[in-house]
Amino acid sequence: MKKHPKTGDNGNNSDKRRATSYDVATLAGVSQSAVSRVFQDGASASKAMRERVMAAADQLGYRPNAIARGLITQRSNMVAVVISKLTNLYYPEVLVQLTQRFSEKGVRVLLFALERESDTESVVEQMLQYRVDGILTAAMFTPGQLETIDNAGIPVVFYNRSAPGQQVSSIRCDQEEGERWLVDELVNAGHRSFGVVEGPGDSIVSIERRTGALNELKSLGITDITTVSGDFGYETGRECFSELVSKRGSPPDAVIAANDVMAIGCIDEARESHKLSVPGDISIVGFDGVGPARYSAYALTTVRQPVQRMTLAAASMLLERIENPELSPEKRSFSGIPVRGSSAKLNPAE
Amino acid sequence: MKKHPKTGDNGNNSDKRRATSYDVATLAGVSQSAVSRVFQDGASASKAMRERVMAAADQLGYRPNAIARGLITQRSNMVAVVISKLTNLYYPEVLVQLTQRFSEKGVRVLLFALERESDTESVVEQMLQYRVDGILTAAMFTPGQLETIDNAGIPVVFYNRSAPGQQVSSIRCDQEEGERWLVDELVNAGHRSFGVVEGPGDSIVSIERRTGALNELKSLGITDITTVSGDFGYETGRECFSELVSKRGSPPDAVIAANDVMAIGCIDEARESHKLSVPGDISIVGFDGVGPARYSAYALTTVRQPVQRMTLAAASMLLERIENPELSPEKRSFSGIPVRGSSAKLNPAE
DNA sequence: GGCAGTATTGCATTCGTATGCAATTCGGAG
DNA sequence: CTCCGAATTGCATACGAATGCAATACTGCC
Repeated sequence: MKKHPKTGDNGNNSDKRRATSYDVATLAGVSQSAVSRVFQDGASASKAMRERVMAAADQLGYRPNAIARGLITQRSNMVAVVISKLTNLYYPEVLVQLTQRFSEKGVRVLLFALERESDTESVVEQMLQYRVDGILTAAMFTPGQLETIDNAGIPVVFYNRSAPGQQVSSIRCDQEEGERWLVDELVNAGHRSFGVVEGPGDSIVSIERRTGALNELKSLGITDITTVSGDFGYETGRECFSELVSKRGSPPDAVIAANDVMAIGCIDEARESHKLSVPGDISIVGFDGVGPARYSAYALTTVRQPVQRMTLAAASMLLERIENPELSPEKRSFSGIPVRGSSAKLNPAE
Repeated sequence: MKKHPKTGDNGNNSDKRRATSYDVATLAGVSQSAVSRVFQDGASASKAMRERVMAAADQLGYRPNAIARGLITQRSNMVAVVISKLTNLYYPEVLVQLTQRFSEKGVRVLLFALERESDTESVVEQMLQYRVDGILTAAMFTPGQLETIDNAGIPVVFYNRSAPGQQVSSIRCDQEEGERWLVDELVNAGHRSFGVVEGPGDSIVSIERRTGALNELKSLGITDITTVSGDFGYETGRECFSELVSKRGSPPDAVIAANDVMAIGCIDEARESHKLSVPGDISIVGFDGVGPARYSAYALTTVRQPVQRMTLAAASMLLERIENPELSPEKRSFSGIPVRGSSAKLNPAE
């Protein structure tokens, strides 16, 4: 009894049902296993076989079904990439680069975009159902979610964040170090009163940057510090600056914004609404090194994240762990690249 | 003879092998079909059954395998989204929004990122192998590729582009109309000599914008036009402006850039390298309405794409065609939203 | 030509879920 | 209590490819 008596009128290559390896096998007069082997890397197949099969495959427009392959091999060759919405101008580059890196390795990217960084409920469920081989996330997971993922044996790499109290792999830019540099430069240039514009409360990146800045300021004996908070966006950057001024009664010597976009907002607000010159009357610095930071109207003093190296490392780290699940967690921290723009009065050189 | 004698020590829920519907069935003392039915929407299952199965499923940490489901139902519940690298500041928003829209409908996004818009070779292969249910693309496909996709019965929706001479569905912003508005405003304000900064040659969007602008200029009897081309990036925006000036010997009355980012580059170059006032000495306009266009240092006059509505429409259009593959192609064109900024001298009102 | 050893090939089974069909149970009406 | 139709459940098979094992075809060497 034939198990697969499906092919209707073969020879014609554009038909509703997609050709399967059985169809190809039948047309080529070989077994299905042979077809399967021809379409694999390390499989043994003679040159003659290869040619016969390929000819038949072309004729039928056959291509292996990755879904079926994933089922039998227990490998989907897909990784989940999780991003959150707020991380506006910065992540696009990251995402495109990541996707290309994975692509080169024959791995597809299943994208999940969160409205807020804390919306991870259903995402975890989806990732597990699709049996992704690994997870690269720019959002936090709860300990419970992490345990679930870990039980499923799926490696996870955190991007610019980590899991509190958990042993996990991560790639990050050293935010504290970057803030330290910024603060040092500003203080060395004689600034004594500071405004700190932080980002959203559920963003670790924002928290690290704020903490880094405040700690360094404190350790340098600076006490005149005013803090306000925004959402990483341009508009709130502007609002934050005005809030800062009204809270203090006057502008501080310098403003440390949690990211470049808010720093730009601060600059615009300072210039437009408060008639201040930047950096003549006030110094303003950011963080990230996004595109607009270079625009000459701002020429932001900032710390640039080494995106290229970070994405490359993140992809490698995840792929490694997919190949070898026993690898213990690893944290790689990259130093940011100091960028002296003209948005802050700094010491001439060091 | 038992077909699936796999479960080792059940009762314990954290074990290497993922629980399957058989495991759940065994533990709950029901058939595998029952488990399958409980985890579906329109399936018939009694309340008692539902509860037993769910209890067992929780205990084992079971979740349906989307890969296996995809194999049997011939539906991967995944769509491919294709973007290209160059489309820098603009697409990130699009991408996040799209992903969220699809998510709401229970559809996952498989992301493909192209280095250049013409790198579509392997992408098509990948998409077909993964049996995506639909394709949303912000890159062009060749006629051959389109035919292949069509033969596979996969619906395609083009985003801001179309396939030459092919009947396909698309969502676009009416670039010509937008350029017409920009040109009209500029000419009405008395500008007579123009610089046109176009984008990369393999980008349809760029071509449409250039053509739109040139046609309108011509129809208004303007002949003093100089054209240069960049790559949609800030740096080339700056270079283009200087090239424009040196080509003409003097700055034109107005510059029409193919996108906001290049317009910003032009403004910076005009101000910094040529000591020109914008819009005092020269008017510069862009296209897209990206974030930085709003920054008050630029306050770009531009045409904003209605991203929200476009992504919503694109997602719906694709999902519709997945449900009903017989639907004939449809093209939806959205008008851009004119934004009068301060980067151009325009008529006071109309 | 004969033989050992290796490279190819085919057979049969497997991955985890969905579903048509038949068997069974359930509910209510008479 | 009995009987009928509807709802629920189980059985068996299918989806499309990969792979261990056994059978077969080659290869080179004596």
